[in-house]
Amino acid sequence: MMEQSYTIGRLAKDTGCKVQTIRYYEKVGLMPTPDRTAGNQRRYGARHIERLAFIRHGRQLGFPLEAIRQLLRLADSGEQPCDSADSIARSQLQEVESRIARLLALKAELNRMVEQCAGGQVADCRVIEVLSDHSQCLHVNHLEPEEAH
Amino acid sequence: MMEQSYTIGRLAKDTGCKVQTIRYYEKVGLMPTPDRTAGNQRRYGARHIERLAFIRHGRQLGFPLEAIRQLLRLADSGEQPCDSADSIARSQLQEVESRIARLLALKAELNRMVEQCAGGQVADCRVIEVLSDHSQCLHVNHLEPEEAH
DNA sequence: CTTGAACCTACAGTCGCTGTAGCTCCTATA
DNA sequence: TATAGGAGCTACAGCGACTGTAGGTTCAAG
Repeated sequence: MMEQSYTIGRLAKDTGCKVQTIRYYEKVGLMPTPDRTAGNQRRYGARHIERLAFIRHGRQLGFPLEAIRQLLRLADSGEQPCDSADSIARSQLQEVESRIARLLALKAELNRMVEQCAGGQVADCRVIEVLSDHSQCLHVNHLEPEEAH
Repeated sequence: MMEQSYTIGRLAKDTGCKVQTIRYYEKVGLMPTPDRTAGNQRRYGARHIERLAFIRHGRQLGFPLEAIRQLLRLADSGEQPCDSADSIARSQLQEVESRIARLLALKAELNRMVEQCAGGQVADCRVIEVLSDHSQCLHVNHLEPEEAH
């Protein structure tokens, strides 16, 4: 009913989010469906900006979309206690802490590998050797099967 | 030509890798195609075990499959200097270090959020509030758009 | 010889986007 | 008012690294 004045491109620019990503969030039900112009283009208002900022901020904090969905539900129905939000955040914190622990072990291992590599022939390459023979490394549990990158 | 005596299931058990994953590695050209029985089942030998162990170890160290592919090429053609292997490992180390840095910033932010949440109504919930308003957090750059989990 | 666990292929789904193709719309300028 | 072109639209494929499923076949123990 108020001015729904932002195009999707404007919204994208304002929140540092790609246009396709906004449409994706709408498709998976994180963003409410906006008004459309006569020509079928989306027009957004202030609440959409807030909503998208919330989502992006949650993503930057590493929350999976499902957690963000729950947090949005909690934020919308402002009556329940915030214990739920707290426990979502706590479990995200735990996740982050365990990721850090694993990455630190990893870093130590990679350091060892790289420092021992004398730059000679592959026959003597520590990097290849360590990878070939797990017993040569300190058997920290590295990463659990996690996607790289 | 020697005893190709391991079934895919055995190989999986020995290396802590799922059967489908081994078939996947074969499909994407990381594992060499094994011999087959008359009934078309895969049979593996010692070199396959070594190869798979190399791949898994690389994955545990967080190397993407593409890096592992390069490392395997280097290991196979044992003549070239190991500078390449070294630089692959170094860039993986850098990647890991930057991930750690980002996660530490993240952890601080989540800690702040969680500690301030008094367990009251959503109206006062710090978790939701901080997510809603980026200016309330310390503007560390969090994570760059990274997939969660 | 029978049973059933393990194998086979092929393909869909996961997560969170990102990119592309092939259109239509909106708006600024001439 | 006509036109150009940037921005929007939908639908779908692709990424990485698997994982799961359906529907069938093979192997080895009893």
